[in-house]
Amino acid sequence: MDIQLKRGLLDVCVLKAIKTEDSYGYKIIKDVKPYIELSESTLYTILKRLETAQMLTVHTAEHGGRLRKYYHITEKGLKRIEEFKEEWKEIMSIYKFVIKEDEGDD
Amino acid sequence: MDIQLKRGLLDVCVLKAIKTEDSYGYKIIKDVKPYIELSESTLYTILKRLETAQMLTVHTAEHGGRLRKYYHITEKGLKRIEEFKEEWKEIMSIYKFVIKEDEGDD
DNA sequence: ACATAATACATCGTAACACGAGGTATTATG
DNA sequence: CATAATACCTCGTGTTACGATGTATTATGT
Repeated sequence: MDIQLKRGLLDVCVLKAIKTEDSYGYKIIKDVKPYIELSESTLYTILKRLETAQMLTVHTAEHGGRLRKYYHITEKGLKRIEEFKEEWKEIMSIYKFVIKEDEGDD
Repeated sequence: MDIQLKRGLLDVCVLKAIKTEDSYGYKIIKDVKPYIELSESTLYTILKRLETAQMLTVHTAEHGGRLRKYYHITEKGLKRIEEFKEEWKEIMSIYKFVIKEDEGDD
């Protein structure tokens, strides 16, 4: 898929992936992969960005003798998803503009 | 609106603006403004990019004693719009993933 | 025991991109 | 003669996605 179209979608996809249950890097990639391609380097960039924006918090926990970094969504993160739903209305109106056929020709 | 979400939409918006009828910079901005905010510097960047990608051609014409650069969509440009329609299906599936409520909790 | 793959994390450099700030020139309005 | 509108263009900057690369552990196969 076009790289540009993915932008803006990636952040909310990651937030969605940790919304119901805390998750960690490797699992997030697996969860969103069926919907959107996402490399590790991109994910960690996004996670860092979302942490800075206080949309998620990080806590380290042991799992099978190995340390994992779990990501937990915050109120701000949940709010971002809600905002996205609002923005979607604008996106849809843009989409309709683009696909609109001008009457009578073509 | 979120800058990231706009990306990928801008190019097709500009293509749509010249699809039915050749247009020029100033008019394109006015035409797409109701749907998506677009500054002059951004538009000219996009027009140059689309020209390089052979999605449009440029021809200069006089209008009221002043020269205007008219942009004309090519086959490739039309094809890009069609591709966008296909990509939209993926975008929709991502959207559904993001807004999907997980059953029973929260 | 050793190689390979999978899991799990992280950083660096690069290219693409949107956009504000700034510039030029003409026509119209007051 | 000043201001606004029309019409074009360029440069620099910050954000971003991602390939390449590196480290370390656990599991699997032979």
